[in-house]
Amino acid sequence: MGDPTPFAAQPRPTQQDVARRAGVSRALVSLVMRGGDHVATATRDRVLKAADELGYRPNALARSLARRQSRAIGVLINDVSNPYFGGMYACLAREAERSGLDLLVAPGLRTPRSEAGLLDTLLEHQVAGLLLLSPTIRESSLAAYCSTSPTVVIGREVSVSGVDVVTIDEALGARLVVNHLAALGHERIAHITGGSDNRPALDRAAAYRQAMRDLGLTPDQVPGVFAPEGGRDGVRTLLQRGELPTAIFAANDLIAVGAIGALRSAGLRVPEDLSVVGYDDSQLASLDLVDLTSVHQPLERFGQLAVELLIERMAGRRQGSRTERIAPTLVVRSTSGPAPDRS
Amino acid sequence: MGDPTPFAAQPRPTQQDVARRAGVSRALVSLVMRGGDHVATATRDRVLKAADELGYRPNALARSLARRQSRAIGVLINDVSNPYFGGMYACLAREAERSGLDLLVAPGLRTPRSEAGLLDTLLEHQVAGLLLLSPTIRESSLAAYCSTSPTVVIGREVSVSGVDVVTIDEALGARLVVNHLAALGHERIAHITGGSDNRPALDRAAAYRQAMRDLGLTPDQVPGVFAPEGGRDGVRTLLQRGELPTAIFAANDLIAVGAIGALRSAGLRVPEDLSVVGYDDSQLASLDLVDLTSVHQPLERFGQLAVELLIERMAGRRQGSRTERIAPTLVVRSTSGPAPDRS
DNA sequence: GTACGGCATTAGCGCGCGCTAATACTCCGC
DNA sequence: GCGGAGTATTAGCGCGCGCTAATGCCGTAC
Repeated sequence: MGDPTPFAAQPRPTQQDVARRAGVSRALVSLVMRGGDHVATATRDRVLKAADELGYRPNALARSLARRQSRAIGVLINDVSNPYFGGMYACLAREAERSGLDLLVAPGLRTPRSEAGLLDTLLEHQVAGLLLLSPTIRESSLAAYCSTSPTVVIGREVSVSGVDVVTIDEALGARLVVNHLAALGHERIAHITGGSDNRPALDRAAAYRQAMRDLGLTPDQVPGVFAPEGGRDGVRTLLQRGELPTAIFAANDLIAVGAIGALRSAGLRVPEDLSVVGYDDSQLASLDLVDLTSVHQPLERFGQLAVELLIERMAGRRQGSRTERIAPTLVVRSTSGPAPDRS
Repeated sequence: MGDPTPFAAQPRPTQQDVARRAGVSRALVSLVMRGGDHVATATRDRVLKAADELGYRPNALARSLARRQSRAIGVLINDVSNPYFGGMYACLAREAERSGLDLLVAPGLRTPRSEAGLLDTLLEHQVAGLLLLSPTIRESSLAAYCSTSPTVVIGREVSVSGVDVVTIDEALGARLVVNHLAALGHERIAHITGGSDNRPALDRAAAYRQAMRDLGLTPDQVPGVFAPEGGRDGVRTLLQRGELPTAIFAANDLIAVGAIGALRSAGLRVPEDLSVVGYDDSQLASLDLVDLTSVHQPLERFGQLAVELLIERMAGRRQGSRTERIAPTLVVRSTSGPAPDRS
């Protein structure tokens, strides 16, 4: 953790250098760079030419310092190695680019400890706002950080004043799945969860239980984690229990795929013997080889809304908190079918 | 593209504020923050306490400006939505964290146009170094950027003086695949490429052809793209051609999975009728459901080496260029088997 | 009592840039 | 030839911080 090698700085040309070369004052160069008017065209061209010849590049640090504002927004990604966040991030990036914002990413590595440290880093870089993807940090700590900077939380329900939330409508998602399966005649629908240590998984499980009860069905929950192993182990648990459900609702696609693999190994056919439904509608689900029925989350919409809300808040156009729940849709593919007739 | 709303800056406490509260001069606060010695313990504690009470957070911008160096390094990701880069990035992040470096990510969106713009952004943020993941930018432009800043290119062979390269040993990778298949009795081994517009795909294809020729086999190349559709279309092409190969070497896992899907749809069994081998050994390949034979790239090693080289160069400890080719390994799973006997 | 050495603290410049208030330089009309 | 309106340009402060040279303070030795 000690100080790393003091890296020699490359001397880059400054406005002063450009000014000297163009034979004008530095402030004029600044004016030209900012695109200010009231500058003679000839002079402007001379300045731009000099800048180009010198390979001048404005110093974003100094600019932010002087303007006391930055066009960079910090993005905290809970788990970079999770493809889901990759897709999410891509959408954010697209939106940010359109709004002329720079993104500064703090790469989470599933170590909750470091999340606070990463936020510190981002804030030290004077980001104008924060975008948190499924943060696992405690609400109380969150509140402390968010008082400093406009914040939008994505994928997790929090109720911290001054923080906006964009998330999926979990209740609807679960209902879509359960109703779809029920309509196919399924009554014993098990849910393999994404763990008990993160909100999204807990929310999803709660939504599942509610949806089941609404249909007069008995919830049947098996603990898991957001990974193929979770699905595999979940199925093993179910198999050991003896009495199998006729359908499995997995907390995400990875779990679903893991579950299908385990079912096939056990000699069970999907969907003839058992239906499986995933969640996220990731790239994985749409592969011909997998062709998984899944809940689709409109990520583009996520990105749009999140950036929009953040900009609004950064502009100080709003005070309270807003929570946007985006409606997911169900994509029916080949892993869900009629309930087998084993009554 | 116009100027976005001028975001009101949050007034954050400065060293000056801390100094006032602690009843000392600002410079002393600076000294304490830097961890300098020759400060009375009592005074130091008073300063730290004041900083804590005020919620003071050092301004990384001002620090970088004053020290004329930054501990941030810029990472250019060619295509954020590609899971491969997500994994790669995770490894880089881990390494960077250990070295006390901040990562600033420019999210590429497959639009080659923007790559230069992204590099500009990074450089304007005064990054101390650049890490480029499979950049598609021209070598000449690359040279211009890299003269400004220490640079390490990952996943693409470039010969620009002053730029280090960390990449996979494509020749070895292709040989592993071809030899493996040949040892299983395959002679007609087709290669579905990753396109003709990017180096890695071209390199991989060239390595394939060489490996085939070395064994006295005839290369058989089908154009594709780095996506499941590439595999699907590649297989269709092969099917239309009439004479099928007995094995397919896909340029990456996504292609392989797409190919397998298409083969199954055509009523062909893998690996009984046709073997399929992928490349990358992504999470996808190791799924029970897929269980794809693939070429494993030790990403951790990539990350380590890249960061290591970059640090060396940033410290000015080296001048020339170095190219490190990392040896991949073959992970044999269930999609490759003995060649069918249809002579 | 004076000189001296070491420790603790401070004054102040500079990093690259934004921006305001002030100045110099036109071009008119009378 | 002179005032004035407008345009083009400049001097200079401040952003938050790192860092060096300078200063103040204290105890000790002679």
